Amino acid sequence: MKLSSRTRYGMRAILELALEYGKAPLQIKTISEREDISNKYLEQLIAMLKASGLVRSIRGPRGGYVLAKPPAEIQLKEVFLTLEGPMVPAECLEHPEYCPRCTDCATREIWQELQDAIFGVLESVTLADLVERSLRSKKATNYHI
Amino acid sequence: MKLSSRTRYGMRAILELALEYGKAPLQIKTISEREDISNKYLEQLIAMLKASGLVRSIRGPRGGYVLAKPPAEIQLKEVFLTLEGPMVPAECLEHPEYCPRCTDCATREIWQELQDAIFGVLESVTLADLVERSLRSKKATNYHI
DNA sequence: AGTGTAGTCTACTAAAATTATAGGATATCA
DNA sequence: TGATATCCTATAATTTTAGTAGACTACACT
Repeated sequence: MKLSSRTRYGMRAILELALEYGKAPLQIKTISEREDISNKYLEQLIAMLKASGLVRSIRGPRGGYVLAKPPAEIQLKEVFLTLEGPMVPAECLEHPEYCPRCTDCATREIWQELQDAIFGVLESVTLADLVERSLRSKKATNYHI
Repeated sequence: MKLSSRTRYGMRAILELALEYGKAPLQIKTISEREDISNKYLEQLIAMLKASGLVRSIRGPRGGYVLAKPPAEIQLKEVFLTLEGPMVPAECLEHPEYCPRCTDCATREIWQELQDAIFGVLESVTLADLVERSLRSKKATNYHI
């Protein structure tokens, strides 16, 4: 149970966009340098974010990417599902007829609870919250030095 | 974010063992038939459970596997970590010196919260709980027909 | 003692997913 | 029209997953 680079990189990238919200578009090149992520790989990840409507693009010189909505209106859950893909649902969820494997149903209940717990966290935090945390930790480290 | 077959199969297998706790050893062949899992693949999964001390083996005829502890003393977290491997920790957790990427710290906080939420669920449920649920759903479906 | 049962151990393989790289096409601003 | 930056598609390298295969070991039962 580990996070893919896709998700880790993508989350950091969209947070960069959130940090610049309301300002000029941010370019892939800039993000990839700041976050130390391969330019071309990042391009694909941002394309996913664009396809899901979280991000808008501006082409041509001085172009780049901006958040499609205010950071406060973007739950991490949306970002996560876009990058990580849907949570696997269970197969035999329906059919009240005799089920040959009771263990299936019992474990599936657990996987469902796991998913609920994960979504609970990801729904409770927005990009605006992340921005706030990010600025706070920046300030903290700067004072520290 | 999906569960591996390893984890799904393994959890069902150890639940079969929990259902038989206190009785005769259960053989791989039996489990693989009941759960419809490849005999040889299951062998490896159970080897993992044995290596982590959750399961004991009895060799020879009439042999098989039994839980090493009562079901009530086995948290799903132990089973999960054995099969799914450790949760990825973060890289830069320590070093109070200047951190070039604030976004890293902010996202890492989230991944930590995610892990805590998942562990919260998996620590709160034991194999004994799963057994109980499993028996209840069996009874329910039987009455239904 | 010998036979069959069931776990043990190791190697290997096929398929899929992940993590990228590469390069040309397209739009837009100055 | 030229520079900039996104868009699109193909493909390659690596790792992980999900299995298969087979020889070996321990043990019970007769």
